[in-house]
Amino acid sequence: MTRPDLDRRGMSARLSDRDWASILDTCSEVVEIPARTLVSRRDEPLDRSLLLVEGLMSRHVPGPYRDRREMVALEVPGDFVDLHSFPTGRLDHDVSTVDDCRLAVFPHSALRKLVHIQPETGIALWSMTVTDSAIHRYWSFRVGALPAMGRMANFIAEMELRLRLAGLAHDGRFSLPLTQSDMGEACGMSAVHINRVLRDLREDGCCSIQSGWIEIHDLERLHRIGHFEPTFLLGEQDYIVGR
Amino acid sequence: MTRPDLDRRGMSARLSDRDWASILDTCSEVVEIPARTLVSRRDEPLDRSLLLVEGLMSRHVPGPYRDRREMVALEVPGDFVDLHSFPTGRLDHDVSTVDDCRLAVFPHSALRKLVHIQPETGIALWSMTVTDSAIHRYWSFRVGALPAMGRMANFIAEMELRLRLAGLAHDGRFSLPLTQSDMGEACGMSAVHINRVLRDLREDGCCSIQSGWIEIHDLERLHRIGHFEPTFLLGEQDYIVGR
DNA sequence: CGTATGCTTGAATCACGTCAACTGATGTGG
DNA sequence: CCACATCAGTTGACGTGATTCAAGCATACG
Repeated sequence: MTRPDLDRRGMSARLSDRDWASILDTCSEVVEIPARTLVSRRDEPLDRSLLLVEGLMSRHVPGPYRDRREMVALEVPGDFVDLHSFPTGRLDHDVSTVDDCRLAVFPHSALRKLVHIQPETGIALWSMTVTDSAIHRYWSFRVGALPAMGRMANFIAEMELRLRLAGLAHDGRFSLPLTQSDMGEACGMSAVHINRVLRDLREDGCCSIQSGWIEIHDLERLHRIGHFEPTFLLGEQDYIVGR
Repeated sequence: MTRPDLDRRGMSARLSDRDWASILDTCSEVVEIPARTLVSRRDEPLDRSLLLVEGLMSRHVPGPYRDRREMVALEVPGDFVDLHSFPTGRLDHDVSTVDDCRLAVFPHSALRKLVHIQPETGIALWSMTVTDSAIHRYWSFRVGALPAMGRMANFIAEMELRLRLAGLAHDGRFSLPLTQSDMGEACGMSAVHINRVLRDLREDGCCSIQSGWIEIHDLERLHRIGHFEPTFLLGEQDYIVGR
């Protein structure tokens, strides 16, 4: 396959020109996957990793009861979805699409070759999985230390930041095709309570959601309620203020 | 410094002889740090990573209120404490000792040299940060999807497993010098409630804690209450059943 | 000794979850 | 084309699990 012509956005935008070009050379194909499809199952051996080009994906662990699962990550365009399966060849959780997705496929064998030839590019890839880890820590913090309203605000603030960095949020408006149950799984609370908190945030003049679109009216207040500090994701130098 | 003579236990036991030897060659010193000491502050540039040889360490993000912080990880001997700061040169959270610790220091410059010479060793190091990430996901799951008793049981089960793999738990007995407030920060609940749940677990004949020592009386039941599945940490093949 | 720190327990409160009913939108098959 | 099912959202009533406040103890320490 000739090198695909993919935008370098969001997380991948941190890669240097050289790293990005070399990585793209290892891409075997670009695939499209419909919404709500299970893409990888945990404990299955994996021999490729995916870069999300378009759409939204979730990572989750099956919960204690048949219906209850916990979302542990949400991926936006520019993210490597399961690059962490490269060093170990397996995954400890499931991966699904949320809406229709376009994905670039990178065989582990090709990545391994690349890492041997250009160890510096390997470190760049490594650092993407490290950022993924920082996001996990922030999810722990959110669910463990914040009350319902703060959790919701913090979650929305994170999505706004990441989608903005991926060029997909403008003036505090962005698409987020999650159901309230999805958000419940992500924030560790019931769908019903999500609904109420969303109403409170709307009545507070903070932000509003309708049919998968979020509009933020007061970003500063949203950050305050959610104790959101954008630097968890970025070096200070990258911190982009405001909208 | 000549290569220090350190045990390869727990997480580091997964490294091959060759990787382990090469990594040890990059060790600049071994230091001792007293209990309850802040070792690294978040957002500070870091030029070295640490391997925990002896003792217990915690990683936490300062919480919304002066007193409330959230613990995002707990490190046991054999763990690399902040290897994830190598690719990026910074940390998004604080690192502290819990009790007296012995730590091996690895300058990033030396690690970088090693990764260039032996990319395969780099991938081995990478995979240790990936396992760290898997633990984060499990913490998210615990706090987000389990009720108080399940959280506590799950947490204790994880500690038992990791300490056992590090050779520090025998017959379900091990030292865990955490206060109930510490456990509260780790499990996202109040210290008072930790106390009550601990009593319930004891009365259930599950496990008991006194003065920093945990004794598990019924591991299977503990796993059931905590919905604990040891495979989150390990490949199937490594799964060590029972005590 | 006295003071600090961690553990323990009770009582009051409240933030959430659960259950249930109703709505509107979308889709499907007879 | 309509009857019916399904699924997301919304809201109310109710119960409960967890927090908070408070007090009492034990132990370690200067």
